Amino acid sequence: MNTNEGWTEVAFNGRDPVYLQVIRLFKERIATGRLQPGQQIPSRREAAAALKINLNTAQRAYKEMEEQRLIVTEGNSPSRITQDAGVLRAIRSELLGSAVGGFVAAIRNLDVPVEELLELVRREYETVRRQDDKQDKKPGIEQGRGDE
Amino acid sequence: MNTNEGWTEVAFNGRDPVYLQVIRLFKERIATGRLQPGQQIPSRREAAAALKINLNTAQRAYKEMEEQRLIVTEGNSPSRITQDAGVLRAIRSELLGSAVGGFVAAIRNLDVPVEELLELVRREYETVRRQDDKQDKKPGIEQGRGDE
DNA sequence: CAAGGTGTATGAAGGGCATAATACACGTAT
DNA sequence: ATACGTGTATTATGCCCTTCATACACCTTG
Repeated sequence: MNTNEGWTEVAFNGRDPVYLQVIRLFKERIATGRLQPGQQIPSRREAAAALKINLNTAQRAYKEMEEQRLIVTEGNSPSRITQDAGVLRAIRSELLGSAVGGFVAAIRNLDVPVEELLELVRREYETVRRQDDKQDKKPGIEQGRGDE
Repeated sequence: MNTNEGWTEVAFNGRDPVYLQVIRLFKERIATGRLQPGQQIPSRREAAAALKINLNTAQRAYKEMEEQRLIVTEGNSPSRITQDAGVLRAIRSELLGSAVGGFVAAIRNLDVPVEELLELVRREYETVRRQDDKQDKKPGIEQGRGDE
């Protein structure tokens, strides 16, 4: 019954398309080992319910994940995480690379001394990771979009 | 005639709303001193033409910049950069803070060792800034190329 | 005065995204 | 066989963003 591993308390930002955020969510789970190669993932309907999104949106995310070879589906049984080593290895570096690239692109025109920049990142990173540690304790059931 | 300081060859990403990217463009120009407090900025129509966007989109960006007190407009004369010290001071830290915050949020779930992370940022940052230097060499401004 | 440049406003059109509501074919467990 | 859960489509509605095309009031310049 409980294909739900930890899908509650997922927050979407109001700017990026939801289906892309779902894909990134899966990539993160895969990259960190929370989802293992060959492991079954929630059905489209389960995921839609758990993430509180529409079935069509979940389907769109899954469909694109299949095109990216992230997941595989045979027949009408639940989809599974790929076992393709190349794809798996690429995930983490892709997430990391696009994040770093986007960040640098965002501040490249600001003339920030590199050391100051790194210090800001370090401080924020450690702050956030401390918060994550606290969060891990409670079984929150909260969710919603971060619209402002 | 040449209210155009360097508005050509501005590239927009296909994800964020254009009017928001325009606002960020102005904020960067202000933060780095390329736009000075009190300085006149291009008219809506000029900006739209230079940035190759619609007048309405430019107007929307300008309108929101006025609500954010970034620019001021009196009567029907060209808008000018604010001289409000508080607003001016906030710009850089806002750009920097949101960039850092977004970046860390993007990689917070990846379990990346902080030193590795910082090294990636440093390398990418220096790479990109080297590219900027090359670009800065040519003072002549020819028409940029339309992307598509 | 007439012309041209301002800021400003409006309506129509289209694309992308998300949602809702069904619908169908396929398996499996009861 | 019935029921249920899969994956997969389809149609419609609505919102946001962008573009195109006008339009008006104001001021300055010729």
